[in-house]
Amino acid sequence: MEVLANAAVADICKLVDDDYAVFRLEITQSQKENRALRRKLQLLELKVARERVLASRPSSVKILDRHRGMARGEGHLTGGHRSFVKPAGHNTWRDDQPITVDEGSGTSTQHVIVIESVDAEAAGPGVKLEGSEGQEDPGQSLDIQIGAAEAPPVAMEDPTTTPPRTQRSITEVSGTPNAVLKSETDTETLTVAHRLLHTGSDHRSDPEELGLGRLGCPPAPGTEYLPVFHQSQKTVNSCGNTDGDALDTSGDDLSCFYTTEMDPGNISLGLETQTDLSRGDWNRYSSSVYSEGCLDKKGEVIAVDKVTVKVEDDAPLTWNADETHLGEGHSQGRDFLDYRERLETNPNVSTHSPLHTLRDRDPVSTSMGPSDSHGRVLFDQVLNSNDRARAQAQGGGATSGNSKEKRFLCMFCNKGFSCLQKVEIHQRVHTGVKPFSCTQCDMRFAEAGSLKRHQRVHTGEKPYSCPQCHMRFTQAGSLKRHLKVHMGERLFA
DNA sequence: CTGGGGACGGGGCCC
DNA sequence: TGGGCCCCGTCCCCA
Repeated sequence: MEVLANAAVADICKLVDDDYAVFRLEITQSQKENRALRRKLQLLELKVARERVLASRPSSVKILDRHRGMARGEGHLTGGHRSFVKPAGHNTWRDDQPITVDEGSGTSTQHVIVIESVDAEAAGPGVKLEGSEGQEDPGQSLDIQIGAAEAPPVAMEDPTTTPPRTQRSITEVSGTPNAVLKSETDTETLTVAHRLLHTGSDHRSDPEELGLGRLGCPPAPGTEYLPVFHQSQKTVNSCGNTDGDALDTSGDDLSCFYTTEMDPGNISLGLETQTDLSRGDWNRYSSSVYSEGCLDKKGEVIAVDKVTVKVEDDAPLTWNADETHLGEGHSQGRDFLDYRERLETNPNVSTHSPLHTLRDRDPVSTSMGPSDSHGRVLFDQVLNSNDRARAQAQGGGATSGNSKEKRFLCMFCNKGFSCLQKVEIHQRVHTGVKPFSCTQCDMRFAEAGSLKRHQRVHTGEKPYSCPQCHMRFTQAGSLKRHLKVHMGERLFA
């Protein structure tokens, strides 16, 4: 018995030693690759710096704004890289190697790959996607940091205590054989063999013991926090939407089931749908999934289910590059760019109009009904909205008096909002969080209203009908646009 | 020219 | 009374 046990132990030790040797070898290779990548990055920086010196037009820099990629959903992984290295519009992260995430492994150790920003510009708009050590066993996590730390502190909870560098983390949950990181330049690929990292409780996986040197540094101090996500824990109600003007036209169950599934590929902020409140860090970075749309117009709660969503404090932002609903807003990059442009050119920019105080909402204008009989009303409403829009456009501007102080700032773009929820919703632009999913298709939306509007696609409801022709529309804006056809207005001269 | 989604501001309601 | 939440309207953009 003892002999057998000894033999078994010996076998196990041999296996472990063999694996360890393989680990060391592959890690050494990874280190070499990292060094090569770093050198290339430095070369590219020099090259870009020269080009930027030569380039006299500021617009060229703007086009290559680093935020472009981020807003497209890729930036949280690549936003810190110089987007200007690549031609604008080249989708670097999404189109290349995805980060595979095994969403089914809820308790597994999260191995972290931290790619450090290498220049100040790469610091990005305060994005700090912090990796974390494995919650169960810090020793199981492996952080790989690449690049020199030149980035200035990013705007976070306390910039003064933030380490002067930006880190983007790609969390790979176990169960995934490989995490492949495609570099921004499309010339290098950093491959991390996950099987090397997933060593269970074997403390040899400790970066220090693995001889990773500085590549195996643990996360820098102050890396525990996530981008804003300071929402309070909420519940979401999945409800049968009885909103008559939207959904009653179909016999199908078109309930607006606002699922809380935060697609891990979309944004695996450690978000997980759960009902177990017993986990210790439950509330620390809990995210909110709103019950928007779960009330009918009278505010009656129709909701039934309750689920909760949380953001684990140790979970870094991770995107599955293949996810379509992340960054599927093609204009996000541009929008973000526009935001940045506005903010940079006029930090006090505001779209508030002083005339807003004069344009008290017409009660009728909020009652657009599905009936054809409302066509004339709708027509008038649309025309009135034209006037209002004009008034707004004329009165809008940076000098408009804000009745509400915009004291809630987006941590990504510093855009100000009047209330917390506004900024939370806005930040979904940057985070890609789309809590509202359609039960009829795979579409996801960041706002409840968008989902509600979208569901008309499935219901076939077209509440807005043209009074001058047979055309019907699902959106008021479409009718408004269409009416210009009858009025002889041409979009294009 | 339409369909449809992203984003955002305003207003009503509730606490 | 003020703030938060929610809904709606609107503009803009892209396919």
